[in-house]
Amino acid sequence: MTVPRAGRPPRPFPRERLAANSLEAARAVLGARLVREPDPGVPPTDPLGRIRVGRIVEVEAYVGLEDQASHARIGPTDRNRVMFGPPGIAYVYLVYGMHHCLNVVTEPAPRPAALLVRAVEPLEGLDAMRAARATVARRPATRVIPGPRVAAGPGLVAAAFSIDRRHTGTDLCDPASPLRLEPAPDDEAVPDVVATPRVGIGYAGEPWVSVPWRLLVRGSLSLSRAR
DNA sequence: CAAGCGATTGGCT
DNA sequence: GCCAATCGCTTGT
Repeated sequence: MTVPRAGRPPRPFPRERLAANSLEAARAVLGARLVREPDPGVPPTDPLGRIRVGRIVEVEAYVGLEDQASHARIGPTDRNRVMFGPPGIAYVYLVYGMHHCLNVVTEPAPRPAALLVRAVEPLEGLDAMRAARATVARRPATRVIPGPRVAAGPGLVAAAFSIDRRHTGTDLCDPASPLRLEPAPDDEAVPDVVATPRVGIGYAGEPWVSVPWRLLVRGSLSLSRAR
């Protein structure tokens, strides 16, 4: 039996906010919490036995069959199929043979759309995030990772939260899921959002390379590195 | 079955 | 700023 965190029992993230237009969904997800429960059997003495919680500060929207930057542009395949399904489901893929990327499916099925979670600000379980990054690092860490930078990029989010393709299909709106979203506390200020073009999609051509579908929280210290 | 390539990262020049 | 690392997915033979 899992003991709820003191003062903060799980609250479900409302699926209807994700069923909306993906750019509205992106604004709803910015500021929300990404929560990762420990894997079963990991002792509480292990850093990875602690819950990990972060605040989402950067996302990108990939919207519709017509979006030439989206994995869905070629139609449904074994890899991208969940993008065509209901909102609130995780889509995790491997890029460059080594980095996993977490997406939140948006818009009603069968319209394919998702938000790539590009950066998260650590709130709880920073030691677990550092330990998780160390387990997937190619080389031994040469420096201590500054707290705010532990999940400051899409591949780093997946590494810090121990996310891989097996999480594809996880319902992120279910408070019982080991990987899930939770709303920001009601008394937290709505973030100041900045919109820019998406990163790393030069192959897509216009207008897709230029549409301002990368949304970020202004001033966060945990944003992905400029490219 | 073979080959080209990517919604990235970090170390080195 | 440049570039290697590394492998699953997609497409073409």
